[in-house]
Amino acid sequence: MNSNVVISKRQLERYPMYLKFLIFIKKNGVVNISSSIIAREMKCSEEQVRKDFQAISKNAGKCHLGRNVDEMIRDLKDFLGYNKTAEAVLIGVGNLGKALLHYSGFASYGLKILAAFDVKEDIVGTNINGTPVYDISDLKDQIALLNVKTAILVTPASAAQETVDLLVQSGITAIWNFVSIHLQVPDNIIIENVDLAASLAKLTYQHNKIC
Amino acid sequence: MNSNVVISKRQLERYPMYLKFLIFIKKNGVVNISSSIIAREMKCSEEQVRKDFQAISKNAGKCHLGRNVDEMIRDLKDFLGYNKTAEAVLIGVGNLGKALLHYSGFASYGLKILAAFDVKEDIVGTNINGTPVYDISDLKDQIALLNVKTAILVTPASAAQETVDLLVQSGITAIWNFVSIHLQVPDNIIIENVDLAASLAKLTYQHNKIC
DNA sequence: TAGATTGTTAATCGATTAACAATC
DNA sequence: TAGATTGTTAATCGATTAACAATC
Repeated sequence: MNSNVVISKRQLERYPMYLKFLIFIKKNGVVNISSSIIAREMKCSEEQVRKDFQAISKNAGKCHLGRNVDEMIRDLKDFLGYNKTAEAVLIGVGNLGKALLHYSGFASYGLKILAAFDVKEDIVGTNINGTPVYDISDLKDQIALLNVKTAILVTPASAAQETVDLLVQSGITAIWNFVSIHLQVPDNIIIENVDLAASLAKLTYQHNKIC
Repeated sequence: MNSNVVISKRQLERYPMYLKFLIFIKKNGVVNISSSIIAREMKCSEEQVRKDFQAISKNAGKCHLGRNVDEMIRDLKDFLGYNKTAEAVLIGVGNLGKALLHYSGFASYGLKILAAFDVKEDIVGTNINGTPVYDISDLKDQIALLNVKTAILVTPASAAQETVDLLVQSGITAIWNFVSIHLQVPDNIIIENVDLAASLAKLTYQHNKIC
């Protein structure tokens, strides 16, 4: 892995796609694979595939052979941090919050949700899929206690901004935001928005072009 | 709106962000706004803001004034199709599927889920937030009956590929995919992946850079 | 060997930003 | 008017693709 190479956001979006494809192809018994085949299957250029893997791979590809699928999977998982645990808290145990707490994929991404928070009395004190649910008033103390820096924001829109403010005060530095409103966040806080509206817009726009 | 302008995917991703920001700023009583202020708040360039709105706006901006917030919101909603209903079916009424059926945001995006499908006997025949749940064996007939072209895929990973095949056979031409595996789809089918792994990778990569 | 495949360097393409005239 | 803001045209930047030598 060449750690002084800069990885662009577009590249970052591609790595999980490569990983999915390689897991798929490995199931089919493929041991080595060339960039040209990956490119054809994933509808991109082979030069891009080669450059993307050069940036994160421990070994060079082999002429005539391509790369080893297992090594590629290992390098992708290492780069994406799936082999070390990232800890987070989750705020807002509504329908989506519950679904995320039950989502088994996070474990394979190395993401562990240590605690969840809500205001609803009937849910505080329960345990969802191994994660305890605390009252929002315990947020600051728990974040300090758990020494966690990442929060998953899944509150109702009406509570999102005040929750962000509270998270920032509590020492959270990275927010994975599932709430679909404009949020004001200090410059030193990383926020990544899961924007379903944007995803749907891309689907609809392309669909309307062909219909 | 200049309909022969090509809108790039990156632009499409920005429009919902503008909309959220404008809804936020409208709540604060702002009537007109300049591209420079939008750019500062949204951390992009003012030229980009102007070009993005030129591409979708019915009226030109006004010197000295900027643009009218209400008009921008209207034009964004028109462009994004929020004022006309897009119909879809949803496949897989697990935790995430249920959360999506309860998600109130879709209504504001003009998305209406007409029917849901699953294999689990205890859930087939029920009604979730107004949407009836049918057995997967009724999928083809219902899609024909409802004349729907878009499907939301939220099945377990193990059932995703066979479900895609079934959807394609049933005449679905657009798939909004929430399942995190590599799927094989004919070239004439539009598929848009909601890739939580990619989103999380972006958050983590940026966070690790500053920590 | 021949040919498939790599990695690197150069060229191209597309998107973003800069510059600036037009305008109210 | 002066100055703020627009829209357009040109320049820049970054990412992607093409070309090609190296290699097993």
